[in-house]
Amino acid sequence: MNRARLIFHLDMNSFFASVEIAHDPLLKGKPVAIAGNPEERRGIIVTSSYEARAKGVKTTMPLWQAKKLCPGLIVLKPNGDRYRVASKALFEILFSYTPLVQQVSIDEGYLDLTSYLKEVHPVKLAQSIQERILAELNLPCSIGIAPNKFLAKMASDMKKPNGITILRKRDIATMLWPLPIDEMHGIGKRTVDKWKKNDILTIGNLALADHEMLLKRFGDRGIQLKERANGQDNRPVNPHAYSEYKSIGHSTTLRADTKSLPLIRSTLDDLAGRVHQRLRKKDLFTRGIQITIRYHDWKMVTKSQKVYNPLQTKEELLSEANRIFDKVWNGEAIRLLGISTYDLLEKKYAYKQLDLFTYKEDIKRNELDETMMELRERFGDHIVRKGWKKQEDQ
DNA sequence: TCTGGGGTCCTAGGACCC
DNA sequence: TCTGGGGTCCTAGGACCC
Repeated sequence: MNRARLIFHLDMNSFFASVEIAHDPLLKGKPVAIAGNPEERRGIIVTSSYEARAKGVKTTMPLWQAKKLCPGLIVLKPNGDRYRVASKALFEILFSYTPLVQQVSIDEGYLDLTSYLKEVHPVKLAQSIQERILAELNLPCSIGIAPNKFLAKMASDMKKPNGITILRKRDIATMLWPLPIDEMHGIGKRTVDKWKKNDILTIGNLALADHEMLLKRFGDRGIQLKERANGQDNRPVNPHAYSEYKSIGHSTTLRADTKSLPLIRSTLDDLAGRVHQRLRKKDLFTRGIQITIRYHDWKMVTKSQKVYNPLQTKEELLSEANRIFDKVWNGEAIRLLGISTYDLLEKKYAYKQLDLFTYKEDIKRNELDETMMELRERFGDHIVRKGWKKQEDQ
């Protein structure tokens, strides 16, 4: 039997812009946008203040377009460190209410406050959290209050900035169902048309849609979204989810499309360095690596590969990256390069594996790597895997 | 003057194993 | 001879979110 829960979703309002305004009060009330350097082809709007939004400035809009819409726009470069500091302070405040805080991004999180249910009115609690964040950090936020994560998320979106919205099960038909289908969390612009073609124009249409039709046209995901639209969502608030990385990577758009191998190599070198630094900081090794190439025409290809010896040094990372890159590049001009790692392993476990490996084989790891690489080239992955299993069994 | 960078999750097909 | 079906692992691509 499921007990009623009290879930908050807290969303900072135009977070980066708000942090900048908190740092420089002269910006208050002005159209402010955070954007990269257009010379480096990073000139898109990351976020903007409500004054800028009122003029039509939107996230991901090219900077030149934003300036045209809003000639007085004050444009600031992103200051990652500053945002991380503010984020840390924010979550410290949230954790002072409950250990059940799940961070989902730098400026957004869920709280399970079920234990407060009998003691204090949820809206009063939300007000006190909101006021504290404003008083201590000078930052605005919106809070959604609901019996589960999905409804809380939808609720926090309903009033911005500085909103508090309560969305109970009995409010679903009046508050949630009239919303257009594209406002449904989980439905993006790539599939909106497909939903509309199936006569699902609102969240209410989805909630009442035919089960068989959904399953046939949208698969399990369609069924899951229907359940959500009916206010059903039993996902727990997981405080550990955010720190458990499934992948760590970096990518960069080049200043200009390029076919220059030296430039490509040095970019990969740089990316491998940055990825390695983050892995090292978290004491992680990796057993999977992926290369991303976006070509001049925006076409994107990825190639990934598992390695049987966890990678630990930058050099190992880089040589794998180069090897995979050489296999996948078609020679056309490249716009973006990325290196990502996955299947991450905590150092202490990685050492165990390595010990086993070197002990059994008594060869230097590099030599082994080369042997494995050669075998893989000649016979494919499965042969190498077989060989590796055999050695383990002995 | 088009269109960043950090992620998660899902699907589908092939290889392989039992 | 002729060829099932369930399950896992791996890879590529794509949708989605902030």
